[in-house]
Amino acid sequence: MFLEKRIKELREKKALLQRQLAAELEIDTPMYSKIERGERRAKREQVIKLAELFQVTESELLTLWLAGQVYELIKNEETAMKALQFVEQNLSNK
Amino acid sequence: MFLEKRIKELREKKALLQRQLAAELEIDTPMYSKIERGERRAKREQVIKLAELFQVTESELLTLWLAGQVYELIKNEETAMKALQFVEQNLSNK
DNA sequence: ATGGACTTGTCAGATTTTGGCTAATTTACT
DNA sequence: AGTAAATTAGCCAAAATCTGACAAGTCCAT
Repeated sequence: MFLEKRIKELREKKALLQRQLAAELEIDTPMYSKIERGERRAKREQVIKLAELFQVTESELLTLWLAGQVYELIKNEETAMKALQFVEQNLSNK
Repeated sequence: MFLEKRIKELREKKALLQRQLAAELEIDTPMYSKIERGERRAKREQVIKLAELFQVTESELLTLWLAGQVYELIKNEETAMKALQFVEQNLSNK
């Protein structure tokens, strides 16, 4: 979704193979492929490792990773926007 | 969290017992108690039923219900706020 | 048609969620 | 204080979901 798009972009820009990244993450290539296509969710640890490998900030990738999960959760809900705003509101007063 | 607080408030305002609401939702009382304390998550269907029983809008309770889930997901993340804003952004252009 | 990169499908084991029961605790009343 | 109702705590097993891994598939370039 969000992370997927970004890591594919980064991988291509750096001309790396899925096989290579898979090795770094200590998973097999099919698994990496699935992560890149959003068929499987990356683990937090893996996202951090990817940020390191791609030399971008953890924050950037973790944001996209989290955003994807949030999106997944709310995407079919009428009240999605309201709920987001509610949480945001609630988060700032904390 | 959010829903829990609201349904407890509503239940007390209407002077209903957990036992009675549990019966309406066709679950046992301990289960209702857990939902009210956020120890168990209500199902979407149950939230809708509760809105009906309390005579408030579905939208209100579903928003709180969803917000609770989102909050649960992001609460320990540094990038929580950024992720929320990202999703929100992304949702409005859709 | 061969080889490398990537994708698809499947599967069992592990983990999490769920529903419901019993028992403990708290509350309200007399 | 006694007790009955209301609420909560703790367990457990069945169901559902997630995970990692493998085998086989497609696609493309040589």
